[in-house]
Amino acid sequence: MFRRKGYDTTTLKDIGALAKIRAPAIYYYFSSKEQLLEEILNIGIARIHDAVQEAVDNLAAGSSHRVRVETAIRAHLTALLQHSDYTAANIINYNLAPRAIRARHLARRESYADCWRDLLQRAQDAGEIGPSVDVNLLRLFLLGALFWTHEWYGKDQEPIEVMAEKLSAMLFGGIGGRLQE
Amino acid sequence: MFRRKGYDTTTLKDIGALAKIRAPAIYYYFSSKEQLLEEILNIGIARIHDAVQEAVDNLAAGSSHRVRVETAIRAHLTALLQHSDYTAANIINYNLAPRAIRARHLARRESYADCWRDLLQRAQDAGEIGPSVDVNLLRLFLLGALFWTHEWYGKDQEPIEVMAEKLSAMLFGGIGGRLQE
DNA sequence: GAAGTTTTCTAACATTAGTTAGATTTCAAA
DNA sequence: TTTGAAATCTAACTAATGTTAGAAAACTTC
Repeated sequence: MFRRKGYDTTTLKDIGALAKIRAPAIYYYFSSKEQLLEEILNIGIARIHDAVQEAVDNLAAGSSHRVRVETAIRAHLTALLQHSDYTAANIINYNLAPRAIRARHLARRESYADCWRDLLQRAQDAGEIGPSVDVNLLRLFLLGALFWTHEWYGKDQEPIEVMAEKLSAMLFGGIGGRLQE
Repeated sequence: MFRRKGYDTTTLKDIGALAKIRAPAIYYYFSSKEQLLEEILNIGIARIHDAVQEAVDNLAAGSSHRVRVETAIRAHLTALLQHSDYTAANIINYNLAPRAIRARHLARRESYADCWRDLLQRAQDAGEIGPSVDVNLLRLFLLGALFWTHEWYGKDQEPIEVMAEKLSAMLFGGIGGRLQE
């Protein structure tokens, strides 16, 4: 519900209705509506972080860095678009969350960012990403492109594997055509 | 205020305080709080659309398509990050806006998307973007990367011109290093 | 300065939400 | 069956919000 209607518009009565209890019964499990939000934000990051981490860890030891990056992209998109309402809820509600919650949550976002920092830095150190590339900026733009998919991806779109492969190809190979240089 | 605190959290009293009037006086100018939101969403898109359109139109007639794309990127980032609280407010509040407002607003978003569709398609037709590139997907990912900057861009970051140039270079040239193929 | 319009104000309403208190039910164990 | 804990309920409170009605002030124009 936080994903569809947002935190403020969703009432405890609504949530209770979905859980087949009355609003006050929620307080048996959560101490406040804000705590509910915080836990959902946390689950949202955890889902996507775990999915990406696991997918990369499960690769064969000798896999190229390009394959590792493409795998991470695919895992991120799959977790966000197919498996986790929590992650989408996180994206939509984070900016409007109370300052205190946002502050506490930031560490978890940073930890996920580290995951990508590591991935891209190793790829550059190994020479699979050019030395002139600003990997920090690359990471910010890439993650932006990935997170933003929740704004436009619909059930009628291409399969996620195809999208991941195309994005990876555009990035590593470049989009420039014959007239490029 | 819609940008910082979001639509629901911002009260008409708050807005009035900023405008040095009491809440009911707002109704002399707007018929409801929702209309206020709708107008702000519209301004947000208009600002960024106009900025990009104008920047591209002002280029010399013979400019390469790569330059045109880079110019559009720079204009988008400048409008979003430096000139328009409205655009940032749009991004943050769009998903939580009432369905009716979102529906009406969609046409304007599509119109901005057309602007980019055109830009990229011409570049591909001219051969400056490779024939194998899915320009539709490219546009979606690229605009995602651009819009998402509002999540992380801070005053202490690199100048926008540099960011635009680096992104354009990564896209057209690719990030692949020596070991790539 | 009077008349009329524009703008803002005060007062109040209706509704609603998150939350608390305390009673009641449900359920498992002895 | 009894007992005690776990889970949910009803009732009520408090506070706040968008909105309306109508009076007052501010400003413009003749």
